[in-house]
Amino acid sequence: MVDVLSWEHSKLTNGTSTNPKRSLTLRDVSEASGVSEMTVSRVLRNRGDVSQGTRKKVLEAAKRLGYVPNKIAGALASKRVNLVAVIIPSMSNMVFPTVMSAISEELEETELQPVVGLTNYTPEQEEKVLYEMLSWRPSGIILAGLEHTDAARAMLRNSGIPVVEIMDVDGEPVDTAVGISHRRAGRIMADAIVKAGYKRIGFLGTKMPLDHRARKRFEGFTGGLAKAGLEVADQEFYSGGSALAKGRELTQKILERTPDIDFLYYSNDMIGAGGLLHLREQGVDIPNQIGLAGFNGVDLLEGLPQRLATMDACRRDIGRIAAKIIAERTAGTYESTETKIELSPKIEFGETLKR
Amino acid sequence: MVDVLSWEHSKLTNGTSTNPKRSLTLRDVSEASGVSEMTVSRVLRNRGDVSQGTRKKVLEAAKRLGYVPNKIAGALASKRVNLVAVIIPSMSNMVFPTVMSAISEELEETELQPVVGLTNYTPEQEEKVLYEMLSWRPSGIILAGLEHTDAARAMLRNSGIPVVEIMDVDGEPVDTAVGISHRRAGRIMADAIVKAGYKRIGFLGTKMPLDHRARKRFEGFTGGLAKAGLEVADQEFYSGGSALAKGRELTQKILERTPDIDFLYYSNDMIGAGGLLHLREQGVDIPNQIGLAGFNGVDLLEGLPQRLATMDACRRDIGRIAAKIIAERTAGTYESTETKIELSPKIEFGETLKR
DNA sequence: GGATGTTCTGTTAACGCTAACATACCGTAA
DNA sequence: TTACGGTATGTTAGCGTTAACAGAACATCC
Repeated sequence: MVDVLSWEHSKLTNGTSTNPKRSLTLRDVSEASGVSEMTVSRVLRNRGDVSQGTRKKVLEAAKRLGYVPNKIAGALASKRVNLVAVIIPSMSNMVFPTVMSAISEELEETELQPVVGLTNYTPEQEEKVLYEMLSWRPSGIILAGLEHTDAARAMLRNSGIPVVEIMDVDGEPVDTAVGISHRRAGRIMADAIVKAGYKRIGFLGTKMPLDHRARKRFEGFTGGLAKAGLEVADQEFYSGGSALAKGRELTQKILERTPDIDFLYYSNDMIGAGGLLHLREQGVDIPNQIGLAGFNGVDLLEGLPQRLATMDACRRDIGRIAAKIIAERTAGTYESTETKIELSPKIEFGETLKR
Repeated sequence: MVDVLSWEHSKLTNGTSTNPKRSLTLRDVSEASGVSEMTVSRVLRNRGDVSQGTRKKVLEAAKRLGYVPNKIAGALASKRVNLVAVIIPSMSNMVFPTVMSAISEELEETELQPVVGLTNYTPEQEEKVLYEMLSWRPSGIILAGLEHTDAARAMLRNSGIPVVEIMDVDGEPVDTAVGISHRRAGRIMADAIVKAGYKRIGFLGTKMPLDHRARKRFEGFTGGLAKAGLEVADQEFYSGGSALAKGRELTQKILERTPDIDFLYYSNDMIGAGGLLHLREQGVDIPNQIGLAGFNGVDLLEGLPQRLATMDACRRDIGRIAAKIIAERTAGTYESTETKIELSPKIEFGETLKR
């Protein structure tokens, strides 16, 4: 029984009774099992030769005491840290959690463990988080985007560990980049829209000067239209709130202002889905009267009344490959000298973009 | 210029030229600035008195060299680790990323930093991840749910650090719990449905024997119905895939089998939204012919054609409060002796549940 | 003038573990 | 018998930092 009030000061005993304050060390296990600390360490890490008998004794003692190794000390002594820093802008739309999941899964088969840091899309925060993470001396770094402050780039270069920049390949990576070309993605979508015969094209996106990937997509998009002698007829931006609701709102607004629009390109699937729902309620004939397309390939789209045209950003592949590169370089089994791995986002026409 | 091929072996110089292999230590900065390591340490941590002149010299040298402190060594020496372990089942629906965001934000004002581990809803994986995390000697632990293996509970108790179990309060916390009562949530929803006059009630959920919160909601729900002499008319379960699409599928299936159903309770908003879209397409009059309700209060619902009835799970509040408890207990400013903090999920009738 | 701070800097000894080397013990070969 | 190789254990010396204490230099007060 534990006296609840004194919880802060008195730990529970763990099998045998132990000193309340101090946490267990190798020494405790070594004393309990009658062998040296080194032997205990060897047993617990499965390293070197230890006889069956000793191994059993040690494991038993460790378990009985409830010993948990101290990786801080271990890492300091061995100069090996099985952590991979993952630095991403946010968790608030599914894109980064998806990438994270893929990284987690890929690393699961290794000793490595991901640790996340969030930047909120600001370079300053990114620099700060990076510094923080590097101070834990991780085995590798995965971070979103190719745009960083000079200081951040310097830190990355000096870190001496594998660095993988993900999501984007339009630029110069510090070390290795894995992603898609957002410029190309924008261009491909523009081409498809032009080819389908749409002429009055609107763009709806987020008000994020620092979302470089969205910006590059937009640049590629306008570039693609320009090749066909077209330009964006109108545009609207939003920030914050429920993306689905914002999609409705923006769509209504842009069509009120520019009623002859015949295509809407959304910077993400969520607002695209909002627009889709809104237009269908208005009785608009999609894709004949107005065509629609989003970006990302979120699996939410599968359940929509009409499948929104989109472009898969290869998020899972990106996560998987990035993690794999870190894992292999850490293990010393990495072969390639490629510094840019460009995946090809494939356009999905769905049912909202004429072919 | 860097020779790309020899990248692995030759690090960039950092301002002055440095030894390629070894990473910088306090000693390097101390030598570069002509003071002792201790003084450098003091400057870099803003601790103790250091004269203006020395401070400037040191900061300059540190910056010039590109020194990044080694927290591994720092943590070992000071026995303080500014990490908070957060252990959650998954990142693949928005609920846990949301909680994570809230935790991150709350901790941003402190020295503490969250580190995530994923359990995939299995107790074994949870135990493993917990062990892994504890070996970094974090300042606190936040983990989802009250159900853990015996070993995990023992580790938590023995850890000697603040432990906050989140999301659920139906059970006995190891230390402190912050969440809602899912049993109560299920009951409240049942009451509202009964009160609205629905009689033939179906349940649609996930096939997850280990999602204890979903199970408790279901128990509370059937209990609530029982009080009114009702029971669940039919049920369907799914696993994997796009929740929105699954919601459609399940809804269709259950109605084919049990056509006289007049209410559908979904275990989450996503499948609820799928059901909603499906039924509207079928021309079903919601909420008169069939009523609907989900669970979670995701902000996606705002953009739906009809606002789905739901119950807010207080995810952001839970994250915020949990983080705050850890932060205050770490700082020693925590007062309360409460071991269960129960938040009240509020029912939102939306437009799919008669009042 | 000596005692008593105050402000600044340095020295020493951990922190808990692991790499590297040293040693002990066994069996087997020459 | 000595030598040798393998297996099983122990010993020593860090890893890079910080806590705790110890000075040094200078001003302040009676």
